[in-house]
Amino acid sequence: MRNTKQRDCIFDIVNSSYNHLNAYQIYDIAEKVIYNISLGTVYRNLAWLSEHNKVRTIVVDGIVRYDRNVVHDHFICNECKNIIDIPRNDNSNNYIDGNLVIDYDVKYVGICKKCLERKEKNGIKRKQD
Amino acid sequence: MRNTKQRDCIFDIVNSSYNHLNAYQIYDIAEKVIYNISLGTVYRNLAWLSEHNKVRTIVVDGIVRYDRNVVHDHFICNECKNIIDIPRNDNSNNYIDGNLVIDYDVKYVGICKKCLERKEKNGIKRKQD
DNA sequence: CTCCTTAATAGTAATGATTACTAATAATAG
DNA sequence: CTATTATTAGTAATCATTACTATTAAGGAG
Repeated sequence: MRNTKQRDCIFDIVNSSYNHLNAYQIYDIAEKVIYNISLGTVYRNLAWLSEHNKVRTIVVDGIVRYDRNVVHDHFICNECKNIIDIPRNDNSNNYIDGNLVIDYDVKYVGICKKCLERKEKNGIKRKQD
Repeated sequence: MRNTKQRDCIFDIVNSSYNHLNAYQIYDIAEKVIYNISLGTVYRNLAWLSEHNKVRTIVVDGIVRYDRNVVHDHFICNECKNIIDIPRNDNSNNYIDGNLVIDYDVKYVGICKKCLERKEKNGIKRKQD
């Protein structure tokens, strides 16, 4: 394994962002730093960083998003589609049904605080079936 | 909304399978019943069934898999890549950090029972970094 | 039952995220 | 400094999914 400025740059972008960026968004930012960086390089390094537990991933609507490597869960709002970080209470590795749990991730789905407040203000409206 | 034999067929396949089938696998089975069913029809109906909470989805390695609509979580084995159903303890809807939780899903990752036993038998070997 | 409206379908083309390929570049060991 | 080869840039290919369109058929009205 060799150190490259490309990998450092990609890691720094993921590690310093709180916005759950997807590969292309990371590429867009990396381009500002390394003008001719390749999209393939971004994908390759994101895969490497993910495999080596340097970054975490979350999949929303079939698109992989990358996240700094701090254990936490996610709340996805059905209304505004925002992803909100949820701190994790316990992080004990354990067995479940005899299977060794190395890691787990929780994805909550619902309506976020802001959207709840907005609905409150406007009077709650429900979509018709 | 109209009832079609295609939608019924697709629903039956998902609802009677324990194998977390992806869209193409469902298409393969559906073809045996309705010889000229279209892949697009399978996708369209899976989306509809999912939106209307008739089936559940789980994403593994970027591919959507479909599951009968019984609340449970999933364990994904890093070794054999099998998906194992994990019954859920509590299913209380609630608020978390002020956000209304409508549903959540837990994806455990680790080494499954069978693979643990196999490793035990062969002597535990770890991949080198 | 028959006709009509139109939702849903089959078949195919297009899209978009991701991966594969290849010649050129650059990180590191000697 | 030089040689080796991992990594890259650029581009083409893949593959899951979605969009499009002419045709079919569900189901309500007469």
